[in-house]
Amino acid sequence: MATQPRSTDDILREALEANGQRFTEQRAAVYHFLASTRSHPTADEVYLQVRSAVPVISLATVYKSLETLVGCGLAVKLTYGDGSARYDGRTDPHHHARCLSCSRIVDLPGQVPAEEIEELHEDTGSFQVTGYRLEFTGYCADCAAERRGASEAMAHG
Amino acid sequence: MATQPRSTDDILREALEANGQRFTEQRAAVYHFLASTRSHPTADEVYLQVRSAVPVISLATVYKSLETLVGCGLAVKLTYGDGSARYDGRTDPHHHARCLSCSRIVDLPGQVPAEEIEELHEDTGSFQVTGYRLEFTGYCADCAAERRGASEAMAHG
DNA sequence: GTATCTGCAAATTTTTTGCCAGTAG
DNA sequence: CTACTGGCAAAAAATTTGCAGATAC
Repeated sequence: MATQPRSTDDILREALEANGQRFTEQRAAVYHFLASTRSHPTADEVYLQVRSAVPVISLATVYKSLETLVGCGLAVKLTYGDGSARYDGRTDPHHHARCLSCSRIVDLPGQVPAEEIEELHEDTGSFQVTGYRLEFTGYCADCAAERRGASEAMAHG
Repeated sequence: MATQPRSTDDILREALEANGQRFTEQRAAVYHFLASTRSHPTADEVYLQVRSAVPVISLATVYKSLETLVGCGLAVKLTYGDGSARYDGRTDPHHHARCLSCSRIVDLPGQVPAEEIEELHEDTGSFQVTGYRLEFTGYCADCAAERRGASEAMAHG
C-alpha cells in the first residue's frame, strides 16, 4: 500500500504536478493560508495575511496563485457582487451563508442534501447538470441578536 | 375590489414609491428591458440595449438605476466571478444554470423545491436564514451536444 | 539549462462619485 | 418650489499583463 499524501504541501504538490504547474513557496503560502482559515478572504486579504508568513510576495502573485489553485481544484472562487471576489480553500462539501447585515460569509454546519438536489437534475430540461451551488442569505448570530434587540426596543417605544 | 396594477410601469412606480424613489423614464426603460429579456445582461449590455429605446441615457445612470431596482426588489444581481455582474429582472421563482463551456446563463424550467430547502433551515445552527440561491453548473444543450460529438470523434480515433 | 514563475508597475476593466442642471411630485 | 435624478467625466477599486531576473526541476 502506498502512503497517502498527508501534508498540505504534499497535496498541493500533487495537484500542481497533475496540472503541469510548479510547486513554489508563494503558492504554498497562499494555499496553506486558504486551507487553514474559515474566513473566505478576498485576494487582498490573502495578500495581507500571507505577507506575514512569506519573506516577500506581491499582490499580482497572489492573484495568479489563487487562480492557479482554483484551476487545480484546490480552492473555490466565490463572488457576491460586493466588489471583490472571495476564495474558499476548504474542499469538503459544505454550504455558505452570507449575512445581509455585516456581509460576513459563514460555513453552514448542515451538510449537503445531495439526494434531494439530484432529484432536481432530472427536471432541468436540456441542461446537463454537473454541479450546483447552494447559498443562503440571512443574518448571522450576532446580527440576528442585534436586530432582535432593535425591534424590541422599538416595541417598547 | 381595487384594480391590481398590471403594466410594468405601474409595478415599477409602486415599487419605487414604496421605497421613496421617483419614477423616471430612464428607470422605466431599464426595468422594461430587464423584465422582458431572459438574457441576464451585464450593466454594459443593458446600457447598449436601452440606448436604442430611450433618447439618451448614460452608463452611470444604468448602474444607478439597476441598483435602485435591486433595492426595490424588482431585479436580482447575479455574479459569477467572471468580471462583471449580471442582472435578472424576472421575479417569478426560478433557478439559474451556468454553462461551463459558453458561460451562458439559462433559466431552469424546474421549479423551486421550497419544502426541501426549508428543511435545511432548521439545521443552519445559529444562522437565521431568510432566503437562498440555488445555482447549477453544467453544459447547455448546444455545448453538451458539441461535447458528445467531440468525445465520439475521439472514440472513433 | 530551460521553461516557468515572481515582482513590479502600468494597463485594463468594472463600478462609483461629485457636481450642476433638469424634472417629478 | 424643492429634493431627488441624470449626465458627464474623473476617480476609485479590482484584476490582469508584459517583461526581466530568479527559480524549480
